[in-house]
Amino acid sequence: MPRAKEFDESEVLDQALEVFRVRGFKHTSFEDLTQGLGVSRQSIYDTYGDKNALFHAALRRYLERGLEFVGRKLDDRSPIREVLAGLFEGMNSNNCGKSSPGCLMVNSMVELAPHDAEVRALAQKHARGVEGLLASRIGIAQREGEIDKAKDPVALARFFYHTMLGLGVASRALGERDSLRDSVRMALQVLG
Amino acid sequence: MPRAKEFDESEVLDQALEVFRVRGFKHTSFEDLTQGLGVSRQSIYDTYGDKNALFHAALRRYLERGLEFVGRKLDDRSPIREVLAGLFEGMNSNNCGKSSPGCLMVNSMVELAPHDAEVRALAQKHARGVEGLLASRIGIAQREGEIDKAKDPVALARFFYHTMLGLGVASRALGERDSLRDSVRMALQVLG
DNA sequence: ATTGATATGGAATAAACGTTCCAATACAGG
DNA sequence: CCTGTATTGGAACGTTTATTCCATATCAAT
Repeated sequence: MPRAKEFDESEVLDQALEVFRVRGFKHTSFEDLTQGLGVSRQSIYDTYGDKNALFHAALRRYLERGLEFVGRKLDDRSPIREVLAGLFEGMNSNNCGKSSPGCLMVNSMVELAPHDAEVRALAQKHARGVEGLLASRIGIAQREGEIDKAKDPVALARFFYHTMLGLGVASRALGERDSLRDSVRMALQVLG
Repeated sequence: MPRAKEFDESEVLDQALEVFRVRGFKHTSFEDLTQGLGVSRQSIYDTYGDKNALFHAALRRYLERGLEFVGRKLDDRSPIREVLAGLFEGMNSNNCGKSSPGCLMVNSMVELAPHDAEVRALAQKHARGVEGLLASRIGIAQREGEIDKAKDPVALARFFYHTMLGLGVASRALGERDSLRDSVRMALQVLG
């Protein structure tokens, strides 16, 4: 029988995700990884493949987690404005941690999408996924009379998604928590 | 007397700006520059300094141009909704050129702001500048009765700025012109 | 204890990178 | 024609990078 793995493969992937989120892909060297993960070079190669594969795995995980998070938040049947405010607030909290790393998906869309087809595909998936969840939750709110039925739920969802992208950029580069909150309040006014 | 410069220093800086916008800073090699600018390595060093200096010069220029562009668009005293729609439309056109490079400021905010103090400073300047122009134009529209005076022009301006950031990301990674237009239409509804 | 997988650290490799140095050429004025 | 600057191409340098190779040590089960 083989020796048991000494590090938690999933846990270390999370750490890698965090390193990439803070430093970006190109700006992260393998030494940054070995140091940040507390795992040797060779073990990283054996377990995840090369730097690209590790990054893609991290981004895929981030994507899944993100969609779960959005889905969970939107399952709440409180008033739609409160639900969306909670969703945005949760995202801002996540993006504005110590060193405000922003959103890995947003960062990757900007840094890598033009050069990396897989990242581009994941970005599409992210956009379609989040927009879809938002649109269907908005549809529910419309049926329950919370939002004017004349509004286009798909267009609303896209607008909110684009707003999220902007908040991701702002949290990484400007990092003013309060103004993000203000913007969320404003964005929610499009619900009428 | 010296030999006259054979390339237009300002024109070449614009070309460098474009290369950086499409490829990003780290992803742009010096060979990319010499090829993209049609100027030799040595001439680039003699004229602009090293890669960092060239990039910073390009970003500063982009910042100035951007503020001029916004100022010019906002000088128009047509109805505020038309003016803002025109501003956003102009930005989207610029961001969605062939190969949809997005916005150099947004790209730099994401890629470099955490690691480069000068980029961070320019980002702050950009945010303050655009937000300021928007807020003052919104104030005018309020005084002319186009917008409810109870609304906070500064918060509105920040919201529109954050929306612009989001459109920059979307244009670079998703590049669907139509949905960007939809989002702009939605965003303008916060004016009431 | 042997086996077989796990993990590590260090050396080695090969490529890419930013940068500098150098020799050669082009050219506008005195 | 000179002189001084502009410009170029290529070589060279030193660094960093991702990746692979290897020898070694660890450990769980048979």
